[in-house]
Amino acid sequence: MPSPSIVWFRDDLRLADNPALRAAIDRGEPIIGLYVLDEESPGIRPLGGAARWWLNGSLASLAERLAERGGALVLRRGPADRVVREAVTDAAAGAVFWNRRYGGPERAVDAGLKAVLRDAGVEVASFAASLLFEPWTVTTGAGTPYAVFSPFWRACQSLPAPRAPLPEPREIAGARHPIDSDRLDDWELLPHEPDWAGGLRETWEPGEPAARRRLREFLNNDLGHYARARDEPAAGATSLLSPRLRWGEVSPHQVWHEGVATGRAGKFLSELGWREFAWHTLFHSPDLATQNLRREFDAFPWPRLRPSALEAWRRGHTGIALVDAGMRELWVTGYMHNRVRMVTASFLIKNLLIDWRLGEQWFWDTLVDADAANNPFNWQWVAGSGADAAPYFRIFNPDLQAKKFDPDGHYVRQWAPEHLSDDPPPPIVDLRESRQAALAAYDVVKRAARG
DNA sequence: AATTATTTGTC
DNA sequence: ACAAATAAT
Repeated sequence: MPSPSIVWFRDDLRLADNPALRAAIDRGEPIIGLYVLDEESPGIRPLGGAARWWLNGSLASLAERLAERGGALVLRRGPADRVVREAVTDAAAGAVFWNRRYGGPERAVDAGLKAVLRDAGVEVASFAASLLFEPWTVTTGAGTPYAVFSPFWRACQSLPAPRAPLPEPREIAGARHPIDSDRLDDWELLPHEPDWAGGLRETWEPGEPAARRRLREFLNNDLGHYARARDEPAAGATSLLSPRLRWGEVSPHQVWHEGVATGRAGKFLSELGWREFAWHTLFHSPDLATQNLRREFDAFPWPRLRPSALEAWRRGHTGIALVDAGMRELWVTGYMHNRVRMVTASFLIKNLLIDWRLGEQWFWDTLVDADAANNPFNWQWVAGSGADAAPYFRIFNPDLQAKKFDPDGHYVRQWAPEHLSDDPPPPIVDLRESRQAALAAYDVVKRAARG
């Protein structure tokens, strides 16, 4: 009797460089791919709307690719500890393989399952696949997590190089007797009434093949301009790999090794280092999305929330050109250029004095690339409450940023053209006065930390 | 991964 | 008068 292997796919929706899938193939028994939509396990953050849209496309692609090679993807919904055990029983599986997750609630689920399944005599193995370096292997001399990026990344680069990517399997022997699967459509991951995903469909093609094409294209054609033009939102000079890395359609190992092979990807690879830093920080501080990493920021005197100001920011009607352009790019495409993310976040926190957590939640719901580490990490970086954060007095002037990085107004014209008309909308806040108010608020933190 | 105010330099 | 360097936040 065969005892099938279950490959539990999570944030690794790919066939190439997938150590869990490789282990299942090497085991030699029939393989069942499993994806669990878990909106119930305690502490696991439900996906945002844009993320659900991406997941739908990426799962459809993965299912098709597995089927082409003789395998299958089973979809099930519910708390993972129960659902995975049920799948093991239904399939009479002898082994379960997965690639590791690094968020607190996810690790708790995985550790519990590993223990229960092993007790039941099921072989279980987990693998490193979503980060270049395991978080517990990168610490300061004192054994504490790094709090500053440069020494963190230096330390990473002094470790043994990340392993080479695994090749894509040609054949995947599926189980003879398939087990029940939900239908992807029944999960209703796609928006309807209203269908707001038109801009996402025009902008993105989820799935591993498109992800690999984009990586090749970026490294072959765009790397030469990257260092110079990466900060210009209209230049199209960035990799656009963030959602692909978020969903694991490409692995950081593939990006790393193909990047190193070009011999000129240092600046770009350091961005991969920031991704790594964010995840390591989440590993050590699982409540990154809710708690100030620097607890002295708990003293920050957020004024009473003005809901109309928050809503104006969300919808891109602040009367500040670059902010409005960015917020609308986000709303339409599920993405925003990195520099503009910093500007819009700084504006929310430092000009509107709205708690970074509210901005983080909006990005969580609207970005196709938001993950549990990078989104809160970078919001805290801008707020000044995070790891290696911008000093509190580093307040962006969004108009000056537009002059510097969108001097010809191409980006503003694409997303918020009324700002270039004869009758541009008025700003909802005075940049100069609100800057002074923010400095005063940060001064409270400084005093509280001292006194 | 900054901005603004002030001082110094150059014509 | 204006640019460039520097200091302060």
